[in-house]
Amino acid sequence: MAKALREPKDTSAQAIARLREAGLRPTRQRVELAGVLFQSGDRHVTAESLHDEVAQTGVKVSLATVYNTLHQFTEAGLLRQVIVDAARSYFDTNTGDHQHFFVEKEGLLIDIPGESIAVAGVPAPPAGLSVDRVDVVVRVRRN
Amino acid sequence: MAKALREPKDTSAQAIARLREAGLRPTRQRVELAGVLFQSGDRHVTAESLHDEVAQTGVKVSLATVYNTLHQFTEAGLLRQVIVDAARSYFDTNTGDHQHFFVEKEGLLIDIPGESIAVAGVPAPPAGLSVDRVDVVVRVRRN
DNA sequence: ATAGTTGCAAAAGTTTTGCATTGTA
DNA sequence: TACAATGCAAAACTTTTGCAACTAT
Repeated sequence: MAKALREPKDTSAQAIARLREAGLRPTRQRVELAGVLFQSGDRHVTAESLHDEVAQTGVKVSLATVYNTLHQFTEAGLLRQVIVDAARSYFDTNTGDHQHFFVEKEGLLIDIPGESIAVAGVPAPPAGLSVDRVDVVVRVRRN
Repeated sequence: MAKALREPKDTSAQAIARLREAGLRPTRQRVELAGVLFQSGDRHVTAESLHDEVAQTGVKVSLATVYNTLHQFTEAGLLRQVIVDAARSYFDTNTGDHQHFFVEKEGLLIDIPGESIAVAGVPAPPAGLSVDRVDVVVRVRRN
């Protein structure tokens, strides 16, 4: 009775479908990581937090694989990488148009719905460059 | 004749004044770093690029001291830290209200004047938090 | 069978730290 | 002289890499 006898089939099935759509082989590790990442609502993880979280479910995935997978998911459009801290990257399961509050001291990232924020007046980039995306980070702190 | 016999006095004097105003002791290393940082127009450096640059002037400053100094300058309001790359921090000599283009592949940061960009609709932060500053990064790439 | 994945450990790179030494005021 | 600042080397971390072993198709 050490392991969960019945993992919710739906979750795995959804994860597998999601991976297939993204053109990624549904390996055990990817299915597990996708399950953890996408079964609950929008969330932000770091490589290490995700690694720890998966470890607690009893599944073993190496940290290197977590990094690889996070980058693969990002390239496939399943995740969005958010860089707000000099020391580590965050990966956001919400790939839609939105921005973030960042509580520096706590390393905490909070979503700001995309509709609420508007950035106006972005000048044309220098010749030869085109805009990829616009990131807004509202740095906040505890009162 | 290995060393410059007459460093521009003005630069040092200005740097010393700037440091005194910021409440920082004008040590040889700080004066040198401030001289390099502030004598030309606005610029962006990383700890390593600044360390290399200073080394080329013949002055020896340890990398650890460069890191310390960059953070001291930032706390004193002389620099602004810009985090756009997962691997390294940039320090901007322009502390005024402005934003950046970032060419990811080249690690290149380009200023966007503050007046041109406007961010509207930033919601009130969650209870207990107050806005420190708003960073906008326009990620661009070569065509 | 084969091409894609994973794990492990080691490497690489940036940033921080501890402590003896030095320098500023 | 006292206290702040520096240098050095080592430590701490995150992230990447190389290669043998494994696995999905």
